[in-house]
Amino acid sequence: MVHTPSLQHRLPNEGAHIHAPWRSETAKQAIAQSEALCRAKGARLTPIRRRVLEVLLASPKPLGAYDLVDRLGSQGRRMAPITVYRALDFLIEHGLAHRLASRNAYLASSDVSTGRQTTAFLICESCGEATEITSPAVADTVLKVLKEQGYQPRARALEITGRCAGCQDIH
Amino acid sequence: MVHTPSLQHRLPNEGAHIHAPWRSETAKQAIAQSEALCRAKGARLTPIRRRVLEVLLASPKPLGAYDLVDRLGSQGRRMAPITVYRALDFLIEHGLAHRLASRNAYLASSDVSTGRQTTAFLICESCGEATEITSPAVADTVLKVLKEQGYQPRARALEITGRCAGCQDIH
DNA sequence: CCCAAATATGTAGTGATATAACCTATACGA
DNA sequence: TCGTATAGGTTATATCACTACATATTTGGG
Ligand SMILES: [Zn+2]
Ligand SMILES: [Zn+2]
Ligand SMILES: [Zn+2]
Ligand SMILES: [Zn+2]
Repeated sequence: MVHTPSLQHRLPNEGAHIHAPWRSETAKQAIAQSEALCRAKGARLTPIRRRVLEVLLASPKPLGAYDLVDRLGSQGRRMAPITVYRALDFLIEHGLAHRLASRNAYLASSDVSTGRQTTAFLICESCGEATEITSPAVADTVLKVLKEQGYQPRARALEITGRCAGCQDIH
Repeated sequence: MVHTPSLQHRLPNEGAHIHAPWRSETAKQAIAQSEALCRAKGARLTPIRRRVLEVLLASPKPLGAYDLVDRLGSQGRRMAPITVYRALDFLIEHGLAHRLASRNAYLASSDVSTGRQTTAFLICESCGEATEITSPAVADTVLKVLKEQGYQPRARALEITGRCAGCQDIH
């Protein structure tokens, strides 16, 4: 059992190395879209919720709830975990963010407009980067399998693990 | 936020209702297979590990680590969580059990012989029952998507959520 | 505008899940 | 049998998520 990967969550940014650059314009656009969507639905994107979303959007990797707590404190004031969880609850409910169960981590939706359809996440088990994709092939296959087994499908996120291009050979 | 499903783990057997019966012969067979497989690999299926596997096999639903702790105590003696986690670690590493990240729960492999290939679990979000399937269609699709995105595939378990046949309409 | 209801946040404590660190016991091979 | 590797015991702790209740803010009706 020399190299058994641990069962539990690994913080996404311990010894982090990033392969993809990050653009802030994308984040601004996403915020604007999110605001529009919330207005349309009568949902309240309050300052706290908005800030949580901004921090998620500003991160190239999924963040743990307590990572968010750390990043959201202002002038020595630490935000209570429950506050972050409540904001995440809201964001997830409205399709603005997702939870990665396999990592106990959260990330912003890459495309708000798709709403709560079946999406998939490719998660690099080396660097923790997550790519959200909406693949009809995956959705169809999953739907077929569910139907075959008599399961009624519920729109959910699929987590697929692999090793991203940047992490190949190198590690 | 009236009916937001909680983010955290729900014990798999709280208010449990079971739709499928359970047969103990299958469990005995699985134990025999597991023993054979461990002998062949030089892995040691010790009494503790074997008991954990037996308890998993005896459960129609995935069990939390602390459920296992509760079920494994004998004559007032409570097994330490770490002991259970170590046993689970072993079982998972050798393909005898799986972890369902979306539920923080563990279950025995339905077919030991398939080893650590890409399998999928259909998880009922109502009753918690999990069905392990090995669908070439799913495996192929996942592989293709990974390749498209430059990901190197790593054999892992896919967790697909839905509502099982028994739970339809009823709830 | 004022008030009542609904919604959102603050605060404190706790529950639930998983592991670290260190030590002892047992199994295995030479 | 002896040395090493592996497994398990014990204690404490890290990590993740939520309950319960009080307070503040928003919102819509009168
Ligand atoms: Zn990577
Ligand atoms: Zn890398
Ligand atoms: Zn069900
Ligand atoms: Zn049911």
